[in-house]
Amino acid sequence: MPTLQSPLTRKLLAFVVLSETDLATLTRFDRRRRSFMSGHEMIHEGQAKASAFILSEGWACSYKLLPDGERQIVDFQIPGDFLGLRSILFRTADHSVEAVTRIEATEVLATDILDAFAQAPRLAAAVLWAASRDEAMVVEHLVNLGRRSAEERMAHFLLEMGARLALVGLGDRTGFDCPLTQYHLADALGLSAVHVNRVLRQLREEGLVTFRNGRVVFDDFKGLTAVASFDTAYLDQEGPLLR
Amino acid sequence: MPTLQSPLTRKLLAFVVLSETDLATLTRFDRRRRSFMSGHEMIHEGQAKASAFILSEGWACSYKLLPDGERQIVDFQIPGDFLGLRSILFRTADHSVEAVTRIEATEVLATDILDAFAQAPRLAAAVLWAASRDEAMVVEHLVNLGRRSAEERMAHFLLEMGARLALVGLGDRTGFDCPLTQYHLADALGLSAVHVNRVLRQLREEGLVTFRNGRVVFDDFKGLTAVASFDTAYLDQEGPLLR
DNA sequence: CGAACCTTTGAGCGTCCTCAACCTGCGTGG
DNA sequence: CCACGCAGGTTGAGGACGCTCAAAGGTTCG
Repeated sequence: MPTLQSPLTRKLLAFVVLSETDLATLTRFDRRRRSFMSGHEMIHEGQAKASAFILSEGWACSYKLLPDGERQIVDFQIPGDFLGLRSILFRTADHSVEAVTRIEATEVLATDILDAFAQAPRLAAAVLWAASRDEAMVVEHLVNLGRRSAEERMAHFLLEMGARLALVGLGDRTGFDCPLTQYHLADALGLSAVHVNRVLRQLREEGLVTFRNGRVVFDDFKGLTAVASFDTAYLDQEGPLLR
Repeated sequence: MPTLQSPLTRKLLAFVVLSETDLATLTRFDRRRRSFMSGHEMIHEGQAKASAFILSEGWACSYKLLPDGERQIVDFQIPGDFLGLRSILFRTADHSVEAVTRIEATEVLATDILDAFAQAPRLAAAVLWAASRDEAMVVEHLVNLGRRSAEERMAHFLLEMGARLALVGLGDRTGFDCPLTQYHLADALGLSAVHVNRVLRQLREEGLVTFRNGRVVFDDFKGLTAVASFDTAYLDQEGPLLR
């Protein structure tokens, strides 16, 4: 085991076994440490040659704004996740990223990624895997928005965040700390903030889950899982596939 | 210019300039040609070590089924697109893929991709770009479902398909041939088939677009673009970025 | 200690759903 | 050659889920 692992390293190791060279290359990503205040817009849609980041502490969210001022949050990022990976591959960023809490992140340049690909192909595969996993989560959100009721959506969302946070040691079956407001939930789930409040009340009164004072408590984990028809398969977190 | 380019090659060249070696590696993907009947389920959710394909002719769709039997179509694939790229990186496929029309495709094994990465890093970057572009489209669908009305959704969807098809020479500003049924549209847009019908009628009566007899005709391209607030930036198809 | 932000609840309304019926075109088999 | 079945498209009526508007408490932070 090398020195203390970053959240990203820990996540990638869930997919591939990486060589010393791969790990060394990965460590080189970890220069340019920066921190941002809560609410800071780190990447904005349309921005040319934006940076990407690897989040090491705090929560962020990626979103798109519509002409009428509404916004749709695409996903939330937690430690170990990339921020704006797509924005460095594209000419211009196709989405915005904002810090939800105060965050710590390290900047990644396009050349870092591309050089790494040339030197460490297994790392390239791991990055492709990580990008695919992100996409799988977006797809699951899509299903959420397209075909589930408000209550199912909320249940599914809370369970997904719980599972993702558990993977990096920030939560378990009893619950997790959650810095989101009901407005965040509304923008992520395609609901109005008012309706989010009603749905949360309903789930609480049914004894399934309680979200209060920045903490989500799973009162009835199995019941909630059933309501949401939640299945973790799409998170693909069962141990290294490529050896 | 090498021999006749496959749709995939053409698409990747929109992002990177590829060397002769890269192109040769890419050509090696093109063995194992297969064809499938309309309606054939090529990949199904939960399947272990599924294949991926590169679509060379026809339309396919990727979707997820919910326990209650409803389905959400995530995206449609047209020539040049990957089918089930994520399913070979994951232990089990997280979604299903079905042929909408009769299709021609070439099978791609996980080892093909991984070997290619080791030999042609620029190709790896190109594949990552292609995967990112797919994700960008999924994200746009997400916004569609979360924050747009039925009419806007439909308008946006038809314009996106038009733009994608135009890129591979299968359509232009006047319209495109479209093998989808109103049920396909309903499952993709998170609407009921009945409401899809009403929305299409409305768009037709407003003189914006007509979908009839397997053909989409843009009666008022600019008007439709305005209704949908459609912007092609997320398709990132402006010419090679990496040289 | 005030102001901004967040949460909570009520009332009324609109989009989109469900159920139901009927029509069209097309391929199949008697 | 017509009868039939079936998939897809079209239209109407009624209802539910989630929205908007509005207003009042609570909480946090500068």
